[in-house]
Amino acid sequence: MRNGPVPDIVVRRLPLYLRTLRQLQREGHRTISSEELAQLLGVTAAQIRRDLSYFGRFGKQGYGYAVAALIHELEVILHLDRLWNVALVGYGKLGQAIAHYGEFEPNGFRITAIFAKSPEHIGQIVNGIVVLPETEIDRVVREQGIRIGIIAVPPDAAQEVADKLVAGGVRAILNYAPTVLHVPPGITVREIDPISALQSMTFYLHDRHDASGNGQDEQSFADIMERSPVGKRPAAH
Amino acid sequence: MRNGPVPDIVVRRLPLYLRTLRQLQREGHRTISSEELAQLLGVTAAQIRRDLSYFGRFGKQGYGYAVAALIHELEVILHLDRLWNVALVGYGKLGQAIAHYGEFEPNGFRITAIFAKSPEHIGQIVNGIVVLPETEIDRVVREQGIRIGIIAVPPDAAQEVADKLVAGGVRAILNYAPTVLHVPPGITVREIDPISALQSMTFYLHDRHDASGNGQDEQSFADIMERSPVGKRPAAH
DNA sequence: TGGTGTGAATACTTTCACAGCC
DNA sequence: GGCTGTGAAAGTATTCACACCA
Repeated sequence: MRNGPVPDIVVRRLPLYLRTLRQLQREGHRTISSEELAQLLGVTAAQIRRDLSYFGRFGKQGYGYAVAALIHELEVILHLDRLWNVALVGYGKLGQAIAHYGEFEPNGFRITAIFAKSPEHIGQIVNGIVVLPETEIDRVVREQGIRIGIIAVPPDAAQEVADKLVAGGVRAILNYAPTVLHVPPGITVREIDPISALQSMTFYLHDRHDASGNGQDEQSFADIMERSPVGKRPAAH
Repeated sequence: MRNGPVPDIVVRRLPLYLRTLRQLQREGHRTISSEELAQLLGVTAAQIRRDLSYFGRFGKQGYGYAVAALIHELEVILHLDRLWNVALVGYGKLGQAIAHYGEFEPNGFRITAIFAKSPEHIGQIVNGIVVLPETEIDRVVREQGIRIGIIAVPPDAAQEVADKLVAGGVRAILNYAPTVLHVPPGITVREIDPISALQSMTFYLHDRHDASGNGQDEQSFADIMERSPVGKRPAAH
């Protein structure tokens, strides 16, 4: 068991382990080896063992990990053994989609406050809560003790919103705005940025202005059949 | 200028540089130093210089980088000097939100094919295109020469969809489904996973079952400093 | 026997620091 | 003087490989 701070890159992998373990549990698995889990996740078994070793010794030699027990350990480590209230700021198209996204609630997160700037949105009732003006962020976040904020406003408003959330006590921000947020130390930010994701993938695509045609050639049958786990490092082109 | 393959982690940062440079250009900047750009991005100047050095020598000593020229270089590197057609699979709530997200088109991506499974969605006309059944993926993707796919289907259907996209010629997949996709070598996958992002941030939050109260900070300065290796964190302001 | 946990080795990434050029 | 591009150093992360244990 390692001491010292846990690398953030390890922390970011834990939810993926948890997700896969829950899936295994639903399928009736009682136990799993690091090798089997690694196959499912497309990573190495050593990485899984090393990652888990930062937090304890959860496995049994010659046996593997007890699925239910490991799920519970991960939930405790990630503080997912409770429901987290979340503030959503921005109620345009994107904010509305987030507000109605059904996966937050079953995964430990409940949006309990929504803020908008536009008068047409303020006062609307969504999932039983009233959309409030952004001027109320500080007060409401503080009163509800909210620690997590989601930003879904235009990029030029995002920093101001982040400042208000932090002022109200938020310490974790999920940022859908295409802007780099500057926050004080101790505040965690994660970006959701599909545009950047797409723009980084096109690096690996050949630049074909001829976008028509049958597209058959470039992918061999052998390539298709030889499926491998998702690599972080796509093959050179 | 480095030779050999460019690290994927470098490629993933280029869109952020591009985004910030475009912003600077809109604000009228003609030139920028690595130090100024680094401040805006919350990274080090050395990292920016190193990253760019994989592709060429774009700066001028004692001067910095010409904004317009560097934008153009990055667009060429990332193959963004063209419009990419994209196939969207899944037209539930999430797929609909993606289909109507206004940021793809101005950033080089146009959804030109949409596929759904449910009969209630098939045949709908969205942005002038007809929603087709998923059985048509291979044929349509091939005919249009589409190289990029977006997956927005339930997790248990995602792998099957990925296989069909790849069979049709897709080589880059933006995956919104909470599943690890297994794809052949040479295919790039990026995940959009807000749940995992949230679940990794709660690691850094104290576990307070008492979610009410005034939200005043109960975390010590020492705790904040100790827990601070939090991923990609822009500098304090 | 089968599979963990972990030192040691390797691989990768970032940062330092400065020669060299505008 | 100011700032890039880049060797070299430092810092991180991953993988190997095996002692050890159920």
